[in-house]
Amino acid sequence: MIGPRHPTRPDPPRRIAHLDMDAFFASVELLRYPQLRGHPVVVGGRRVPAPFQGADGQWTYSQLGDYAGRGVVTTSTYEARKLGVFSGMGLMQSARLAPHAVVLPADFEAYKHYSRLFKQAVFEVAPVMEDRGIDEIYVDLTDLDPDSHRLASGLKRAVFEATGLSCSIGVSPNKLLSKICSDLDKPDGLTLLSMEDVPHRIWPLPASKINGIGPKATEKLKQFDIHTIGDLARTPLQFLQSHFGLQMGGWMHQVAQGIDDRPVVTERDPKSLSRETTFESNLHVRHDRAALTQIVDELCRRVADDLARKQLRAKTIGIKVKYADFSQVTRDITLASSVGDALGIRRAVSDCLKRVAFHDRIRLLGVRASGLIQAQAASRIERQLDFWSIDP
DNA sequence: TCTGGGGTCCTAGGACCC
DNA sequence: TCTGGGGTCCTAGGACCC
Repeated sequence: MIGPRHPTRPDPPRRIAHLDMDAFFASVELLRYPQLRGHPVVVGGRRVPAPFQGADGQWTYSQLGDYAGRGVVTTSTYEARKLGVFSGMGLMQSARLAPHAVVLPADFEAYKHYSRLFKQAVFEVAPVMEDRGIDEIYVDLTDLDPDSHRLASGLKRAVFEATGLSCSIGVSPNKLLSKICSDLDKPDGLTLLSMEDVPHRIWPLPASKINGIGPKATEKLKQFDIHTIGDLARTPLQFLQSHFGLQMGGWMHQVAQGIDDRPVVTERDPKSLSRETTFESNLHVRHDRAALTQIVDELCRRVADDLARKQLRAKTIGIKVKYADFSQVTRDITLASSVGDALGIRRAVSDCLKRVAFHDRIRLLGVRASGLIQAQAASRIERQLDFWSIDP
């Protein structure tokens, strides 16, 4: 929406919803294994065996306490969270906290399926929708039913009917506040918030609740005795800008007042696409040469497949290397003409690899494609260059 | 045997062109 | 010959998010 809709009257406040699926991956698994409802369950780990049903009809599940290997918790049920197990936590660490929790392998195809279902259900009611990943969206409700509570309840019902899953919704005048308030009443929450509510409902919350203030910024703010969003709101702009930079400081000052003008973006071109893998155990560049070569080839193939599926080509190819000590480097190269096939990607990757110093064992390798263009546009450009005999 | 995999955006320096 | 500035592209790293 550009400009006021009426030449003499200002726009009414927007009504933006943030919808977040509750413990999404774990909840999808519970649809499949309803007998696990009420038990602590975590999803994650690459080599977790799937549950199996014996001849007597009894199910056997992997227990977290039996897990050995690398990997993190992708999602945990609310029962597992009560035991201190949260997403991002190492599986070995969570096994100590909740040895009897059930651990299930992640099944991304199933999650993508349910993701499509819930987005479709919302889209049919509220089509101005922004994708924010597999389990959350923003929706602009401004032009719909003026009763926000009725509208949001309807969205929750539509999502449940389409998927059997619950979600939490926050509705406010902007994305920033809606994101914060969808989290205030989880799970199965519905929270409405106006600008007048900001001082008593938002300011008492920790600054880290703001989307964009992560661990580093939170730590730095604490050093200045800034803990809550209210503390941030009371901090002078100049102070924030002198310590966090013009851009970041200015942004912090704005969002602490609950101000956010970002529109709901319904379409976006992908910027990059990548595949990476963490090895079961760290590999040595010389001793494990054969294995590494195979892994690099495979990553290039997967990136090429992804590009082909999306009908894209890439001008820039890059690699990521993570060492045993978790430090990492990236190298990339921009090519004279775009690539899409595994061999072309592989050649660029070799160029990049030559520029990396392998002083330590490595734990991860990644291949990335960026500078993405439509495959059709790419071939058109290359035909033109060819016509003018320009060497790309 | 802590610490996955897929992304976006920002910053900063250097090359290069006008 | 010296002194500039601005703009864009490329590369590397880092913070952050889901």
